[in-house]
Amino acid sequence: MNTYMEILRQYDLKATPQRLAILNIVSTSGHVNIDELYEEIKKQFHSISLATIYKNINTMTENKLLLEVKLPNSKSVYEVVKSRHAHLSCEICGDIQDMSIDAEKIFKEISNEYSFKINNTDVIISGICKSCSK
Amino acid sequence: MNTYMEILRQYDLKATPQRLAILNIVSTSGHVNIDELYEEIKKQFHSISLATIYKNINTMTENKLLLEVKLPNSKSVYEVVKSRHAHLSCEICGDIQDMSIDAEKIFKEISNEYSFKINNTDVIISGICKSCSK
DNA sequence: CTCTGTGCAAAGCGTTTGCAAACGA
DNA sequence: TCGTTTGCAAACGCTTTGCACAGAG
Repeated sequence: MNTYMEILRQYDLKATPQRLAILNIVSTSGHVNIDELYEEIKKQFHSISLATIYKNINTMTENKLLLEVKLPNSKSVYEVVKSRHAHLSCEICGDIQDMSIDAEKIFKEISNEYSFKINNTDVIISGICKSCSK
Repeated sequence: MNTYMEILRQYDLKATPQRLAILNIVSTSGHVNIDELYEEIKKQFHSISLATIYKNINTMTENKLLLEVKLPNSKSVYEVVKSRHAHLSCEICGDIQDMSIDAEKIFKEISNEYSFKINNTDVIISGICKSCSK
């Protein structure tokens, strides 16, 4: 398990306190949008600029260290890149849950049937989560 | 098969020429983004305003007559609402292809395993399409 | 020491809003 | 005729850019 410091350096990105904080917040919260991230990081860096957030989110996304998840009917959220998975998005509480995806079989079929070489999948399942349906 | 004129009226929306043109363009092109739609519709309505496009796209989307598809790494496209399907998005030519989705079994499993009531699914599969891989 | 990153302010761009005139039903 | 829609211009909000200074390596 590498530290974010080491990971950043592997990507030739300087390990600034701001970047480390962003990575920590994103990874502990799981999924976070720009505003939430800004509010959270301001607790540590009182004078951080939104521009800094944007610049870093962009460079880290381009380097595939972070992933943008475009949600229907709400703002994009970001997560640290991990193995392929789908998202369960609750329309009531807004919570987003990762879901292991076991669709390799289906994707293989698609590759064959449509002669389509799959590089990536975005799967968002919207509905009502366990606690909200009580 | 209802005409768009009739469909609009069913939703209590006036069947203006602009709206009919939008529906025709969206349905014949399959998937279209705002700019493409604007360029296309200007051929018929030289003085149409972008604001009109936005207002109509929004009201028709809210009425579930149109659907917004948020694509990774590019602008949203719109389509006329039809039965559930997934999208194959080519990273080279940008073409978007509909794909019948046979994942009801999987979705049932999700409902059970995660106690999640599914209302909607967004599935975008990115990669390289048949003609671009030649 | 050098080059990258930060913070600020301004610019940019896509989208929305307000309003008067035009139009559909 | 009445309420909705259009087109225009202005406003808005989110994101990006330019630049001087600070900081990482």
